[in-house]
Amino acid sequence: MKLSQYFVPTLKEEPSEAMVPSHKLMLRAGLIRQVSAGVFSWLPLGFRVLNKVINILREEMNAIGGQEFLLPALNPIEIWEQTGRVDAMGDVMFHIKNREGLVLAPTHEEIITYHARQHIQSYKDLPQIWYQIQTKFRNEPRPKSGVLRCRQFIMKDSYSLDLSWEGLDISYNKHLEAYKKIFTRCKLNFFIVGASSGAMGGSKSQEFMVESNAGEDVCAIAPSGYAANLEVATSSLPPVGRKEPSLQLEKFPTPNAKTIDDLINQFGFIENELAKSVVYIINSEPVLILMRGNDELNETKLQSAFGTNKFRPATPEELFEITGANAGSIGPINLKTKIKIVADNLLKDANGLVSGANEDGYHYKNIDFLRDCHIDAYYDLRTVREGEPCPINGSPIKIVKAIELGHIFKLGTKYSESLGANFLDNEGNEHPIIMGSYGIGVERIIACFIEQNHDEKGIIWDYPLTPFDIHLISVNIKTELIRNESEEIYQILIKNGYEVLYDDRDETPGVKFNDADLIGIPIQIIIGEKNIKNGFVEIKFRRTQQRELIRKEKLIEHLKHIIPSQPPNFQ
RNA sequence: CGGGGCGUAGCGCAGGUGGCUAGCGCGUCUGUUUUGGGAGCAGAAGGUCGCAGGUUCAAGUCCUGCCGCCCCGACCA
Repeated sequence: MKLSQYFVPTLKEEPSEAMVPSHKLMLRAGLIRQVSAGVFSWLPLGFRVLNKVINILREEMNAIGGQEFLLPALNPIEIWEQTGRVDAMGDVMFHIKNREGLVLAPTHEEIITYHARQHIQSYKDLPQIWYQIQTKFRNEPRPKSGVLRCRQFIMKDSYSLDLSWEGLDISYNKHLEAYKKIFTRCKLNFFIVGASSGAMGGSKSQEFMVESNAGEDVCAIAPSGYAANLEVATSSLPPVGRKEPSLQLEKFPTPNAKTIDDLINQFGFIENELAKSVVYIINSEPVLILMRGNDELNETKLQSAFGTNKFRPATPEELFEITGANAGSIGPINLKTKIKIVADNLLKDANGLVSGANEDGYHYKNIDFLRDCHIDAYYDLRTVREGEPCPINGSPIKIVKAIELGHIFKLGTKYSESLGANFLDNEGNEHPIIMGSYGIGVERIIACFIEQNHDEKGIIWDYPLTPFDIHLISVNIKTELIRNESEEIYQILIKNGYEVLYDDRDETPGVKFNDADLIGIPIQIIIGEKNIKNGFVEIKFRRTQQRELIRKEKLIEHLKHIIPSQPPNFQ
């Protein structure tokens, strides 16, 4: 491809709206342009990269027996009502305004299950792995960070249909391995974490993560190999436990203590002796939740403990009405109204605790959960913190920000049951199909790669994602010798099967070198007058900025050693 | 949805206490000289100042409403 005729609008200056490196560079290198918040066009150079990623996805999905579909983005709303996901998705789903009964699909479990219901009737039809690479629509409240969070984006989504839970395990593991191969082939540094299934339903789920400050997810990782999304992460911190003897319950004035830190500073308590109380309205019922000291309540854990996402913190007015005190003086004893009380596992059967007296300006000390109040249930509700011992071998946990690249779920029968997708077993009994669902954010692969591979000059591509194999640069196209030699080398490279971006523009060397470094193709071949007169061309490696001179006639042979050949396509 | 910032040429920005013909840098076009790290000179084109309404002799500038974009938070398979 000759750059003089190729639409690659590079930017010398940083676009003001972009904050994260990948977003800035994708705009500057002419890969994408924004059309609206969370909506992007892919320009020719970027689309080449996108297609390289898509090829890898296709090859690896085909390799595990996946069959490629293309499902519609426009969906009848009825099918979403049948699975109860119109409510579950809420505002995230786009609804068509001028045609009744249509929505834009944010994911495709419903459509897949619809087709399975139509045509999967016997155990002989199973298992199946169905996938597609297609555009999803989600009405994100706040798109951000370029293509990392968009209202319209491309997803590789696949769905497994099995006749048994063992079959689901096999399909799930096939995807696990395929995803590892995909991200490894894309040369990403990634890790896998245990994750929450959230509104998807289902049992097990894992996420593929790339550590990045641009990420919106937070993960706990440890040297032992422990890795979990903070939403579900646990540690092996010892519980508070009991002290003997259990001292007498005592109310004491705390007029200037509103927070846990106030109590520590003014009265010399240690953090672990304190029991913090928060009140949530869960399924319209108030619940008092006790946490150790300054531990943070994890709402995802709360969701799984209570099996609902219909909860919210109580308002200050509700708080006073329910407990008889304002925030800062609330506790499990002497509550004005009788409500359910739950506590974090670390406080199980503990004593010697300090908590609010449900009377402004007073606390109790020496609280014994077995003696002084009734705890209805204990759950793991706390958010793990940096440095805590990991559950595998106690090695210290590190908290990192990460970008979610992919997510794999064991769905089970939620969708097959609600849509009636059943099959007959070999004894003629009907069962719901057992499903899994597996997604990869296609654009995120590209953004993550750039997050991990750039410097102050621009992107540093690597094979196989690079938009071209070689960036050929003629230093002065107006010189006849250079023009002729460059054209000849361009043709030779193409004949040898290389994808070449040839900068044949009449620009100064500085412009060409800077654009080449910004675009970031791994190998630049530079044709300059002095070198070519002596029969040499110059090879420059983008990543290291190393240069070497090669005799022109040995160029192709040399390139065979430094450019990896592409693996044969799977069929 | 709450808080903050911004909207002026293709891009990055100034002007903002109302007052000459709305500017600067980059880019673009023409000519010319240049050619190994974002060239020099000379000339030129390019604007409903986000939209609508209002105040005024006069609005890019003041007022009201709306729209859009970015950031923080909330939210989020």
